[in-house]
Amino acid sequence: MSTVTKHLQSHQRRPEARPQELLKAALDLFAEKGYSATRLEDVAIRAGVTKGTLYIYFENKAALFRAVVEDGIFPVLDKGEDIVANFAGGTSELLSYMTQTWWTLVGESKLSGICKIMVAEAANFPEMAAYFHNEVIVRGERLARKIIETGINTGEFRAIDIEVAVDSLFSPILKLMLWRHSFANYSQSALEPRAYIEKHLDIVLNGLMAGAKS
Amino acid sequence: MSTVTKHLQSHQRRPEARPQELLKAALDLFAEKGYSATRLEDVAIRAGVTKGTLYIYFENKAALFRAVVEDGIFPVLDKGEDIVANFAGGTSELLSYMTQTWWTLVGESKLSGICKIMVAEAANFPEMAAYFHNEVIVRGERLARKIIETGINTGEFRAIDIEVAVDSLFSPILKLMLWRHSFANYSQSALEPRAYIEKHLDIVLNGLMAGAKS
Amino acid sequence: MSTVTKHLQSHQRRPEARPQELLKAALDLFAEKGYSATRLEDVAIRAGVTKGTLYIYFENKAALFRAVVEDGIFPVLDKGEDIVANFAGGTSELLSYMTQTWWTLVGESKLSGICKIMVAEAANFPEMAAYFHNEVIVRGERLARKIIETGINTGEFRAIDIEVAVDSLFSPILKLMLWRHSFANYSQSALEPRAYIEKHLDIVLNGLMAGAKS
Amino acid sequence: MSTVTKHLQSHQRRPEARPQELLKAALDLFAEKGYSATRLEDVAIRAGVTKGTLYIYFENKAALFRAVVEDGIFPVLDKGEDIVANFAGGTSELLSYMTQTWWTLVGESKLSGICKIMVAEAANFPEMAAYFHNEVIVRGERLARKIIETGINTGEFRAIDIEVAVDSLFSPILKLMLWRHSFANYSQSALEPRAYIEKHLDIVLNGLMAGAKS
DNA sequence: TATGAATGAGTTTTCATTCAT
DNA sequence: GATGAATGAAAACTCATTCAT
Repeated sequence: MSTVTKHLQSHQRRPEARPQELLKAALDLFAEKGYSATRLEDVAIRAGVTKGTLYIYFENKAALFRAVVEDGIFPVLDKGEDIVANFAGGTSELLSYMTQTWWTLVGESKLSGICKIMVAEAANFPEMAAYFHNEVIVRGERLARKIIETGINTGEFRAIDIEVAVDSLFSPILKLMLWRHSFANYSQSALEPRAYIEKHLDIVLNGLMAGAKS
Repeated sequence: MSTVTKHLQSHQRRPEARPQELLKAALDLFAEKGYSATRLEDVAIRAGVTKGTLYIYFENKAALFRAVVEDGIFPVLDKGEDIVANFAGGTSELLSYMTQTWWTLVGESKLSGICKIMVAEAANFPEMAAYFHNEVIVRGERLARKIIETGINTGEFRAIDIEVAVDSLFSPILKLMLWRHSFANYSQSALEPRAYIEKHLDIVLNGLMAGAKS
Repeated sequence: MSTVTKHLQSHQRRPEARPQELLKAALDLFAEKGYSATRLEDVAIRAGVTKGTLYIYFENKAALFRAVVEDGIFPVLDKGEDIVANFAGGTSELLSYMTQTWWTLVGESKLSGICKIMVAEAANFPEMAAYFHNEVIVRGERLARKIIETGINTGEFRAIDIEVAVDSLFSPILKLMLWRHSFANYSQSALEPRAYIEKHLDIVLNGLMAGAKS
Repeated sequence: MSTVTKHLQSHQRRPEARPQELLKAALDLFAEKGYSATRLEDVAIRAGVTKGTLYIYFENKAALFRAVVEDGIFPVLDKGEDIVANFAGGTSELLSYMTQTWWTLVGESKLSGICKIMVAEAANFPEMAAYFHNEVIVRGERLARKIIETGINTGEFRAIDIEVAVDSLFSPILKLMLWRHSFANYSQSALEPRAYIEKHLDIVLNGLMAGAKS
């Protein structure tokens, strides 16, 4: 960039958008490199500002990290609750809908990156890990449990262990999410995620069905 | 000091023992804190030596990291190959045996920590990620595929997508491993791992069985 | 906007008032925290403006500092000269009047803070230190010397060393001033300053008196 | 310094002396420039090491500052107590001895610098200020009070206010100490400190004497 | 005039790495 | 082989200063 262009761009005002740009840049880098390996200067550069600007909006690196996680979590939580509350239909359909929606809202979105961050940094940020666990994981599990319980009560499913069933259903999607931010470049699946999920459900739902030999 | 005098000294350690202590200490910390957040001084302290000693055995931090991963991987890989080669029995039994063995050899062992490290640091160590992916993940998947293919060929299983079936079966165990090093303190399961795996297999194997309504 | 329209606006401030508010805020903070530890942002906030505004009135931080010192010094110097010029009465009375007035004008006022600043920052601002020394300290000492000389000439005082006598007389008041801005919270005197000064003079003037055994 | 010499000097071991060298360098700079304006790099350079070395011995800048003050205070406090405990003689002689000793132990020593630091930085380091006040100032005053009380009890002195008398006696020496680190270059006295103190005592002790007209 | 967003040079702090002993 | 004192480059963080509005 020439000195001239640079001069014309400095001291520009774009107040409202700034924090979001910074959070986006930070999320990208935290998800890719992890917390420690992410340099604030790189975050700033990616957001098109300088280091100092970061400190206008966030007290320090940890605060930026916290903001990234919270900013990513809340919208998803809100949407998530909405969906489950307003659903009508059979249990299998609901689970299919749930998993696909999860992929859309979480897997494909910011939250997959945040999920990887949290797995990687849980031990370094215990309070955040606890928060994330309680507000995201537990809440998500609660939703899934409820659906499966309904399925059992209606006789659609056998009397399986609900905790396990939740993981049987959702762990592969979790894996998909983590892989996106780790081994994605080395392992390309023949399937795109939505088809993968559909086929996975076909397997597990069959296993859950009543009449299956226990 | 001559080699002779030195030999006469008491309290001598076998030099080969040292790297193992260092590797163990390094694995613990890498798995807990991640690569960047792990300070070599802490590794040294945990191993009961000083920072300088680390550099006698490992060229630098990255080399230590590599050594930790390789040191953890190879024995497990070797055992894994052994098991599959020498197995006799039905497909379901084999899968049950495989998963339980995986938990014993990998989940409960060092390798669960290494697995978390690799997910967290894949982007920072591309060659290692590629290496880990090809040598561990792909090799493991190959084993699993073979078993499932056999099940399909013998008519024990339906004709499901093998790639997906592998993940349906193994992802919850992956989750268990990652959780041990992240959210373990916040989420205690009602089940201990081996029972969890058994119940999970009960669900998924049922889903894989021939005669299940597709 | 034309000058006319601007004039019609309400809530208008006299621009000359602004620097005084800024100087006051700056003095408070400089006296409390010292030069380096005082952030211009804090000065601005205390004055109810923003950082940018400071630069409308002062070229930079050092200029603000200089302005603070000069703004505090000159009025006091002027008054000081006045008093001495127009005084009539005995030497002891004059000294009593001088010290009490000093306390009122300097000790209780802004200038006590400036005095602490100058002691603290003299080495960092050599020209200002020299300036302060010559314009304030030396000028003050000159006044004091003159009074004491008079006392000696009239036979009221013994022939003591004038330089020392000045310090014997004024140092405790200097201490009082510095303490106000340093250890005041930890050391409360049983006496309020004016009584303290009176008692101090009682001691030292007695020591200066002719007829005292040398 | 040539690359060669530099190379020969690096990684040299001088363990025990190091912290004291650092403290000395730090005291010099803190006393001269104040806390904030002192750059750790300059401290390191003056001590002949690099920045990093400072952090081997002191956790951070504030810890170094604290260490400087404590390191300077304790020896003086110890000696001070000693002297007063073991003194025999008339009150005036004792005061003369005390003040001269104070100058030797404190005024000419590190503690004069520390005294200036504390006056300048009291507001920024409240706990240290409180500590310094209680351990140094109060303890010193207590000694002085005792001597003066004795003088009053023996009839050597008039019944003056003891608190004030302490300051009448010691403030000029305090001034001398502060001036050494602030205006010393601009104000050279005709007297060297010891003579100055002697003459000052001549004035004030006379004022304290019994028989002085109150 | 006044604002406040942004800068960037400067400081503190960290820590992998070196090397004389 | 082992130590630990020291380094120095790199990262976090601060804040005086600028400037478009």
